[in-house]
Amino acid sequence: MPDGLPNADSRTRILDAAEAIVRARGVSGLTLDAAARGAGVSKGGLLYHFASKEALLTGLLGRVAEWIQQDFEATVASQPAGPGRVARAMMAWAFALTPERVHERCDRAAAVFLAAFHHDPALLGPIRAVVARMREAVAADGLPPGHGHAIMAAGDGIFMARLFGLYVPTEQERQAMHAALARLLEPSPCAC
Amino acid sequence: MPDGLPNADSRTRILDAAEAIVRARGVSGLTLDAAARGAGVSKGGLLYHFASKEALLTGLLGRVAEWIQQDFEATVASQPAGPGRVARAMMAWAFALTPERVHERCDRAAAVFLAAFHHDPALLGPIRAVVARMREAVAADGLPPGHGHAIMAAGDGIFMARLFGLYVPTEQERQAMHAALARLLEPSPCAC
DNA sequence: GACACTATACCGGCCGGACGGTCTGTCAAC
DNA sequence: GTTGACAGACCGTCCGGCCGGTATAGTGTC
Repeated sequence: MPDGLPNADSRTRILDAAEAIVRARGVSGLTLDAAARGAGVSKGGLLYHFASKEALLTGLLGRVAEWIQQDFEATVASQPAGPGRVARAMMAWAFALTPERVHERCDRAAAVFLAAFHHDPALLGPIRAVVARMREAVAADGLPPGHGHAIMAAGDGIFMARLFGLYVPTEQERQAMHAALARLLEPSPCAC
Repeated sequence: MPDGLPNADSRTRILDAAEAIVRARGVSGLTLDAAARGAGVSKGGLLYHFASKEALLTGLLGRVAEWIQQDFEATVASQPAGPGRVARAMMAWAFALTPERVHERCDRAAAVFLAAFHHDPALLGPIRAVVARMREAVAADGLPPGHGHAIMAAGDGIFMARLFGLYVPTEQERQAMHAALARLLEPSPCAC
């Protein structure tokens, strides 16, 4: 998303610019002026498309929520059918082969997330809806109750660690975590 | 922590007031004036103790980090010794019997966390140090590699869900997640 | 014990800058 | 000539931080 092509429609360019700012300079760096400049538009122009900062953030978050939803559904579809499909998709999501892709997704969502939350926690509504759907999907997954949610929580934890830069697991650690969580996909241990 | 007794020392009272504000009105509600008023001190008085807003946030976060560290160590100490002790402590931390206690801890940490991060992500240093220590402890826990980290990540995920109000698991769901994660504490499934 | 001096802890007015949002103006296209 | 899509000057507010003051307690010292 190298700030939208000059001839892309302004609305998209503004959203792109705002997103880039939030990712680069953090929540507090997002001002209307900065977003307008980044989009090659005047402040008046920005306010023509987004009547307030809140509207801008709503737009930003809506886009991200939709994109997360689609990305998630695609990941689920890419998994072989059967019990644990959704849970496996979540693990694939969190432990995809290339960390870059994971990070790209993470960082994009994270920045917008924080910006919206800071302005007004209620703005996270669309995200909450997506999460609720994911939770429903993973609960009706054919796995013993709790297993899917535990896997999802672990994925969320990894996301949060990156969100706040708390730690960066090594590739070995990632694989080990992946293997550990994979145990939750297997049938219950037999009682030998 | 009902805003510090009037005769507590000012520094503590200011920190208490700031923390209360952040929890009640969110990150953006924390201004020097508000914190000063809440502590029954003038703005000048606040700035005497904390030379800048950043200093105030540093103080806030340092206190929380120390408290988390101690709380965590106490939880570990309360677990019977043996392999998986730290991991069990983390589960106890996330699934303690009374949700209220968990929430109290969560919310206090969360609010300060977000406030500091918003001002400057670098301020999370002390928290990162605590997390790093926790990760080391859980890695050297006698569990297969990855298992402890997976449990920790799940705990983090639950924390984040509450932090952003993404979802509130029912008590049943909590117990089911707990049971699922407990499987990671058992020895590997035998190959019958 | 009286006086000068200093340090500590705090007060509160003020300033400067930033930022969200308004408003009027412009200009091409239809 | 009317509308859509901007431009950009401008305003009011808010907030962080500075600064000049002040009351109290302590310290030396004659």
